Amino acid sequence: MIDYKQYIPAASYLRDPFAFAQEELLGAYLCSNIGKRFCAGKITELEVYLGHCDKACHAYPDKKTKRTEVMFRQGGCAYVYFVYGMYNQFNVVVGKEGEANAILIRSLEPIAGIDIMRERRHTEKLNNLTTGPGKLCQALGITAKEHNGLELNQPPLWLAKGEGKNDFVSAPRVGIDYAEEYRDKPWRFYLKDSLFISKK
DNA sequence: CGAGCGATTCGC
DNA sequence: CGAATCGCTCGG
Repeated sequence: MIDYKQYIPAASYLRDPFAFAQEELLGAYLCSNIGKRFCAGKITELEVYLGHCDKACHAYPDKKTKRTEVMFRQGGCAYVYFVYGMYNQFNVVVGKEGEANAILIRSLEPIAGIDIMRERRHTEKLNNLTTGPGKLCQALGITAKEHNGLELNQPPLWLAKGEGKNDFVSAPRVGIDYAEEYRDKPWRFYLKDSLFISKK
């Protein structure tokens, strides 16, 4: 049985973003209890963004605006934003206060509350519920308006520890053609052999 | 089943 | 005015 109350400890969010993403966040559980309905998914795919140097990051070059403000907080809270007029994207803020780093969660394997996910997504197919950053927010009920800036160590939105380290693959990030020399950095990581990946 | 395209709102 | 996307349509 998975213990969804085994929160990822606060100190983990202050580790090197790549080590944290690869060793702890891949395979961890993203959980929501929104509208009195519990859902959880195993994190299978994510991307690292660094505010000080990375042209693909909203906060580059360490630019604090109303939108990017939560990325500058101490690691352990959610950065949720709205794109394309219709979709929300969920990120985990990492690093010390003042560092604007975020990890975009791109894909999950549905674990709990699967019928709720089906209802929210208006589809039956298991592999179309949470395989994409916009899809997983819809499936878990996450919105920028309600959940941006929340601490991830309590309901309604939290992260629970996975079972340990996993084999993963590195790849270029998706949808950031404008990011010049940072466009091709292999900062997307996904679980090797997982069927729940947004793009192979 | 893969490529192409339109949808639609907010931040800058 | 363009975006860290998605789902539908169309052609092969």
